[in-house]
Amino acid sequence: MAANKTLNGLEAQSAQVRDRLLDAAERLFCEKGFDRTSVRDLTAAADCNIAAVNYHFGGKDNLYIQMFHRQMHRMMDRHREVIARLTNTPDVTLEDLLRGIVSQALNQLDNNDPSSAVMKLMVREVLNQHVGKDEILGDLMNEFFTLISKSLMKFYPTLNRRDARLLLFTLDALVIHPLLFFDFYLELISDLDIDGIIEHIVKVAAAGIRAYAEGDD
Amino acid sequence: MAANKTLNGLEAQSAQVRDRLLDAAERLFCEKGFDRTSVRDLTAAADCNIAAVNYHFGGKDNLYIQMFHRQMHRMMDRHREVIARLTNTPDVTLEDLLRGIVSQALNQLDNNDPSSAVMKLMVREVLNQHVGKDEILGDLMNEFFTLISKSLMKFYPTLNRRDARLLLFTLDALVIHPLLFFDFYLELISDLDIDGIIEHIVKVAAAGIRAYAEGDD
DNA sequence: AAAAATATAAAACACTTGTTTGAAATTGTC
DNA sequence: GACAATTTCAAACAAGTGTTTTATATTTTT
Repeated sequence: MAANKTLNGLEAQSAQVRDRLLDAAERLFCEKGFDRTSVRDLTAAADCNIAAVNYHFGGKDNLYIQMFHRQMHRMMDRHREVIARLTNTPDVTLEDLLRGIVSQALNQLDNNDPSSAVMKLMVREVLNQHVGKDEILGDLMNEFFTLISKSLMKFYPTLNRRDARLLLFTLDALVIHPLLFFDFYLELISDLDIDGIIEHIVKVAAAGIRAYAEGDD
Repeated sequence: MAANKTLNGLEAQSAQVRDRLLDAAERLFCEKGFDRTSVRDLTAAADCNIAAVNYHFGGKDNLYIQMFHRQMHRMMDRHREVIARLTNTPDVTLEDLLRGIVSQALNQLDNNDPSSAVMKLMVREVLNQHVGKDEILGDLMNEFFTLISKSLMKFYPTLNRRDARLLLFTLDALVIHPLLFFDFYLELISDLDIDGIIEHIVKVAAAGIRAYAEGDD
């Protein structure tokens, strides 16, 4: 912790163990889930003593939560940047905006990429409810939603709040679904690549949004 | 298990215990997940001995799978009926077809309804991969997909296979999302009812489908 | 009614779990 | 270099797990 202070040897050593445990946590929890990953598995993978999880994190649960927090902040930083860039670009189309958001969420949709695996696990965990969703998502989810909501309102100011929120959920659905079920996609559409999915989502989402925006006024 | 033969007293008694265990499984597994539900919890809820799970089902895993199979067949029967009815109705619109499918999947979207809870658990389980997805879904999933695919092709015969399948995944995404995250919907849109979601999905899905069908020819 | 088959019961089994303990080792400070 | 603080370590702990066992009860068949 000791935010931004120069670490001495002991603190650096501790930080290394913590990072190794967080990395092991990402790998093992994603692979086998929380309950089927033992503290012994984790400490063996991180090459440290069994007691290290409790010493450094205060328990298995907390290591789990910390792992999500680290990932959540990584993801939000990327998304904030993308949206800020796009909303400040002149003459950007609805498709451009959607493509930016969607591709940012899906371009690491590679099973080898831990980032996408952790995102998938995060969804699983919200569903499993072993950990309270607020404990995982915090306020970042709301921030994310209002961020996109505002940039959407710029295009169609006549859109009412209710419809805008429904469309946000729809966009979320379109993005999360391939994130979760990419294997099924590949099974049915063997020559499918990620860009193909992204363009499809952009197309459908844009059509859906316009169905509201142009049907109302 | 003695298919359609008249059961004697012993067999009927066994069937009762099995049903009680399956009911308890639906309730407890949905509530706490597989790993956090013990055989002792199950047998206590079903009011039978601990050994009953192993005696009647051969283990906890198999009880879990049997529970899914029961639910899967219930669901497929309903869906087959709805689709058959709609495809045989003359002058049915695309919206009518979509509404039928979507509302059939979502109309029991009530947390008290065990049917919707089991469906939700089924998705969770496919993600968690404790049990192989084929073990849960079997061939019913493919049957379901081709069923809808064909009825969709009737409307837009120019639609190529690839696009049709992408649109099927999209429809799946739009339906599953509220099934999984209904609580989030209510949190953001407090006056939301199920029919409102259904109509929204129909609107977006229809727009997405037409974006393909009418853009191609 | 006797024998065979089936179902229930309580206890024991073998094993894994997360966490704690107390000592040993390492590192920082004076 | 001595004392204090921090980290690592192996062992032990207490609780919970799914399953098996063995005996008892119940029902069906002969």
